[in-house]
Amino acid sequence: MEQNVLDPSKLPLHLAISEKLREQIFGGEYSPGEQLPSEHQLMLQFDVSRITVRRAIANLVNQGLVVCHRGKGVFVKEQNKVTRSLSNPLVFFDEDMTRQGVTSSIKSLCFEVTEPSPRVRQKLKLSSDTHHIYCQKKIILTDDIPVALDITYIRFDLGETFADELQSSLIYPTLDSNGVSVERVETILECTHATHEVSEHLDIALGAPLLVNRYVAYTTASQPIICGETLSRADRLCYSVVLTKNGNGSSPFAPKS
Amino acid sequence: MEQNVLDPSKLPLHLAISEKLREQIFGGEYSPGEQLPSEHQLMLQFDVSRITVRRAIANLVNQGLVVCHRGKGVFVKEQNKVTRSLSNPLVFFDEDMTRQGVTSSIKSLCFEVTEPSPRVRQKLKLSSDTHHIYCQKKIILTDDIPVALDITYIRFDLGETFADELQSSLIYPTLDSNGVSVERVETILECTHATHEVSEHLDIALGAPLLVNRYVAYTTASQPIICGETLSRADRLCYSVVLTKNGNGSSPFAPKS
DNA sequence: TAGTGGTCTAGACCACGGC
DNA sequence: CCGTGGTCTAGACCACTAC
Repeated sequence: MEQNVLDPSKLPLHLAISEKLREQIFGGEYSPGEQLPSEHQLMLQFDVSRITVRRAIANLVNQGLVVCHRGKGVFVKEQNKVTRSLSNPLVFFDEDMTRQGVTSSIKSLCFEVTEPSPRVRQKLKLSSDTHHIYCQKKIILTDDIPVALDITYIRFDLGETFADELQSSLIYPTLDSNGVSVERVETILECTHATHEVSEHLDIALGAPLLVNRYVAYTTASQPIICGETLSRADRLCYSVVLTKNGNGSSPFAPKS
Repeated sequence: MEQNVLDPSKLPLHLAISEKLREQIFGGEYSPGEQLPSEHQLMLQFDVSRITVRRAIANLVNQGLVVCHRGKGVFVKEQNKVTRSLSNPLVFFDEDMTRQGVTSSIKSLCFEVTEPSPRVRQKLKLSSDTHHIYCQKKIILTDDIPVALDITYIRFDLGETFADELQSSLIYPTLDSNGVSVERVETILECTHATHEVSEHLDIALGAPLLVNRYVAYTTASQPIICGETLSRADRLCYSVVLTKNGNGSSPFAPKS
């Protein structure tokens, strides 16, 4: 009977409640880091069942506005995204981060030789008799919070040559300081959802949005040397690019004939 | 008592069920467009309550794997993303799309003069006595499905000069064909969630992921002329970029001193 | 021990789609 | 009309956190 108090329109109760809470969050009534009323309090406040309250909270979680901590409560999420420049790729990831006031580190998950999948084979232009490739999986952390899961495939000869270094540091800097010059990077940015497995690696909810960066890096000779993808927590990272007229090899701003 | 059939580990029932269904989807047991068993059938199949089944389906929805249609059923989502090149900005959006075999169209929501917000004022380097700016909101559709919501702010003098043309066509082409040359675009790509309002515009679920492209375009004189943001359905669009060494004005691959 | 959120149940009513 | 998913209820038990 209190529905009209929330919203006179035909919105479902759970939506009316989550929209109301959303307004309060944006209105500053609940600040980042602050705790929302408990489910029990919200039940009384809005005169609805617990399930409906939980549904409303789920709406807020889906919108990335709050996080739940079992045994503690629901808290307004702090928004502190870090920007990674695509124009300055991983070579200077560290500098990118320190400039933004956060510490960054790497947690290596594996570094091993595997059989390339057809997709990797195609991207790296591997001949059909190439059966070995290096694969490195790692977690990237900023301020000790996991932000990204990276899987990189490295041509066997390069991986073999610099194996020791590659295991303990970032790939681009290692190659760069060893005279392997990356001249071109093709990148596709898209957005997916965290699977259960990824959600555990990155400490996020199942289905939470991920920014995916799929890349192939080429040397001067247009020879692909590494490819891979970085799955980043969408709530912690964004990408920046600066494009200039006629500045790129792909002739930006120019119509393809 | 049937939990062990699903997963012997300690996964919650709803997760075990959604993971099981997920495997079946990826395994091809349910193809894109195909209908999943109804809630009632799943209740019997897994011997759980309807709420638990619904929770499992919600997990799949959150992972972008299925869509629900009231009165019809749950269907495996078709994956058909369209790629938009950042190197070939909106000028050639049409060509980008037709090359990928989809039709594109625009639905204009509004084109009006407003007072610039502090943020817009700063981005466009407007003096404090500038009180008018053009604002255009539009929906971008491919194959008659809404994919993006765009809000663009245009400097008053340009909006005034080309008002008629701007209302009926894309901004970049209009300016370009009138001799206003965009020399540089600064772009930030991030991911957010659909609010209730946006979710209705783009026909997606509340909280569904959005790719956000925030841009500022400059003329030769480093004068910002337009800025804005495009909110794209993450399930329908991705961005591509090609970066070349020393190819960009922002000196990519070069350490900042 | 008390309070929090996480899981799960059985059952009701409604709204939409298709027959 | 029936079957579908959408909303909502009351109530139970569990696991975690803090005191």
